[in-house]
Amino acid sequence: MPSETAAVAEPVPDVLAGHGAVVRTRRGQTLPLSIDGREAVFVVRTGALMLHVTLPHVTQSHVTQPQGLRQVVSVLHPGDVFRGAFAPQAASAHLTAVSRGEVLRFRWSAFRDFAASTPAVQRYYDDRTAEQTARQAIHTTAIGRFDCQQRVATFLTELALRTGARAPNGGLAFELPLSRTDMADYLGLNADTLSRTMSRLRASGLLSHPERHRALVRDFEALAALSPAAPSLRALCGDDAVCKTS
Amino acid sequence: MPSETAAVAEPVPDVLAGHGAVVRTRRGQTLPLSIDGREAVFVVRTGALMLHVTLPHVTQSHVTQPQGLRQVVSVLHPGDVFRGAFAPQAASAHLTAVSRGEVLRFRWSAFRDFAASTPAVQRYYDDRTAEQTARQAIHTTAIGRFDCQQRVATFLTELALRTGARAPNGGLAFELPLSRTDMADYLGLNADTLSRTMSRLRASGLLSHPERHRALVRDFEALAALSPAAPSLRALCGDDAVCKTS
DNA sequence: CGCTGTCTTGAAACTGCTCAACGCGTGTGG
DNA sequence: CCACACGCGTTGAGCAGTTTCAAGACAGCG
Repeated sequence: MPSETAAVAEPVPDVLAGHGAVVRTRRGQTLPLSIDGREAVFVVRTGALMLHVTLPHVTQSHVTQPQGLRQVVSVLHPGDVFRGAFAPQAASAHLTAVSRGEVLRFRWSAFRDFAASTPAVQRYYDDRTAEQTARQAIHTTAIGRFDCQQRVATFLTELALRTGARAPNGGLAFELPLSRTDMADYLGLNADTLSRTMSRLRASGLLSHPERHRALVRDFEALAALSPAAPSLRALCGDDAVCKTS
Repeated sequence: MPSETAAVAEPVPDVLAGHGAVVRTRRGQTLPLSIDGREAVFVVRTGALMLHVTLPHVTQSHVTQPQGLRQVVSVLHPGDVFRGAFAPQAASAHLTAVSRGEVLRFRWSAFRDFAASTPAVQRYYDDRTAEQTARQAIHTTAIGRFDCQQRVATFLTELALRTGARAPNGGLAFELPLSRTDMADYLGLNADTLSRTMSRLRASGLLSHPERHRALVRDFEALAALSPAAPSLRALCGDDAVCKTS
């Protein structure tokens, strides 16, 4: 934590690529959490995945809500690691691709043995899962304590930091892989409320949509200023090239 | 995930006890996340810890809210593992004991080497962190999608499953280690709202407080029925002796 | 060209939040 | 021994932000 020099997300080690099965994903594709009944592990190379769960409604025998409580628990970006056992049982957990990309897949038992014999792999797995846990802590805080605008700003900040690229005009451009519904389920918001908030951000000039599923942020600092979690997110990203504005 | 036979939480391996420093905790004590500047790892033996973060308020230069947005990210029970790197930076993260107990403490580098040479330790760490991640997923869903009563019911269900003991009258008794404020911060609720909800549960006869910091649940099934996450929580606990009501 | 699913927007209802007061147990000093 | 302050939990009344519900705009696609 304190003087960790490896805070910057290392790329997926080459050693891994040789051992795992390469899965090409397309939008909406579901990745089974086990292979032949054996637990699987995934390492994202490109694109993004999301883990979402759906719990049944039990409002004291009211038959009000139609299709359960859905929550997108986490969004996995390149470099992220996911083990099947991370998904809770009895919760309709699904790992779904939200964009085209490539994912490495292993059997957990094989991956574990591989890691045991290859310190670099073990270290990669440990550091990556730890970082993702820290990220999840921030996300938990966002869902539990932030208001609508702060949540959206936090999510956009995270996307910008992780997948953003400097645009010619000095802004920051990145993909918005999640649909409004998925984004809302990720942020613990209503899709309608989310849409309104996005519209407000767009109206205020902070955000624009050059095309569907893409976003352009003019002034990243102004966006980050809306999110109480921005400093923490920057720390996690190693505050690399993208955001060295100061 | 599918046919995992190791779902039941194994106790802390004896091998660990010999290698770590034993820290006796008292209520409110903060455990530094690093030792001499080196990252630490903790394994809870008895008692409970909580990880909480506090983010500054940034409501567009309003000086309205006094003391930041506080969130209790997770509560650690006996057997749980915590690595310093799990805490996000720049978020005033603290690991605090919420009850008297015993915690094993290691330097992460030493623990890692130890695990590398002792498969049982590696396996314990991997399985425990994976289970905690799955738990966190449920908690995220609770915060993001459940209403007030469902959140409280979910928390009580989890406590009952993890630390509950059969009471003579057939009920389930357990400790409530968190203060109202901490509990509210854990559930993403207002302390006032939480108090009201608890009062309602007490009034409905589901819950009673034999003494401060303790709770007694008459009908566990009725409580579980209030939480959409109950089946998932039971699966995580291995649905052991405590809850074999069926 | 019309269909369908996604996104947007409005107005009303509601849940949970804010704020302030009160009760209670505990520690402390007169 | 009592008065007082303090922390913590409880409760009420009013308010604000979100959700709900319903309608409309838009784009993708057969």
